[in-house]
Amino acid sequence: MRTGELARNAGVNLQTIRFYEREGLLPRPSRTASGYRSYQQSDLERVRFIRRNQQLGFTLAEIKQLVQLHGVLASMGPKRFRRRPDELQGIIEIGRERLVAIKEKSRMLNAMRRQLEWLLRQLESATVVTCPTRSLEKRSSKCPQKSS
Amino acid sequence: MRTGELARNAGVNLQTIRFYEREGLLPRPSRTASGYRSYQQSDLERVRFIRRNQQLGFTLAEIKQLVQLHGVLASMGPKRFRRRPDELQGIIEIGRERLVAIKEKSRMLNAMRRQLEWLLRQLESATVVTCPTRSLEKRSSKCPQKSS
DNA sequence: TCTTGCCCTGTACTCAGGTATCGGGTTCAC
DNA sequence: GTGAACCCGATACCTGAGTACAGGGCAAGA
Repeated sequence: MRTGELARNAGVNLQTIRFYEREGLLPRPSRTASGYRSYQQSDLERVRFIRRNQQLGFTLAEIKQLVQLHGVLASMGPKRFRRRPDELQGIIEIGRERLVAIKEKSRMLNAMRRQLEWLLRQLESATVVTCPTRSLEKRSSKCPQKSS
Repeated sequence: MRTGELARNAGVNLQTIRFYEREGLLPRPSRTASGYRSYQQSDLERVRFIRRNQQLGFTLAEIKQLVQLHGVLASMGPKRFRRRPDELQGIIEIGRERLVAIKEKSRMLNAMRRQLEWLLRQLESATVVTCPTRSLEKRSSKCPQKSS
């Protein structure tokens, strides 16, 4: 897959792909003889991963760490590449902190959802109450239009 | 409460408060005789609301709509301020869309949490496997330090 | 072979969301 | 009645995250 195709598949701008590469969020891909970037399926997944994380309010710097976290496991692979245990501990620590952040976001999101649901119920019932036609069935949230 | 105090309580920069006012995210507050802004508790809550939403990846434009959504209900208050039902319908529509967005974020967040938890389990067990000391109890995720 | 549509690097620009600074007025504890 | 700590509006600046453009190279069908 070349840059344009990757960008299209991931729903981002072509420049964004190159930007992510410069920023170290995407690995430098292999190149064709003429210098064109050549991407794998895993790169597409990574771009999508990045975007999902952004939508949840993580910065690119945080996402980069997360991506590295995933990379560590891959690099240990079946060969059990040996790392200094304290280095690994640091990496694990980052992961744990990120997990805490995720749980916190989850909590906030749930609170917001409940609040918004309550608000919508209020507004929907208000629509019924203030509806210009006198009397409507109780559970109808739809108000007949005045004209047209 | 004056600007500086509000900013401190909300954990944001003083300029940010003024910026939010300019952007219509905070209402223009009442002023003291000498022109100082005077804020209520509800303003503090609103600033916190804004920040929480930002941390979840909503833009200020989106948050502004949400804030207006809340404002509508308050403006109808106990007096049942009459609004054109189609206007209200539009507002409700925005709320519903936001709710869908929240649910989607929730879904993504849960998926990410599961993935990260799995990853951490892998790394923790890897720590044990590659630990320099030969034999450790199976479920220990703590690796004795080399020195110091 | 030429034209159309890709791709390359490098540099410059944009936009959201703040932050800082300037020159001045206010408050209040001492 | 003065100095420290605060506030005002206006304006300029900064950072993160892209996005566009210029000037040129490759690929492939007509």
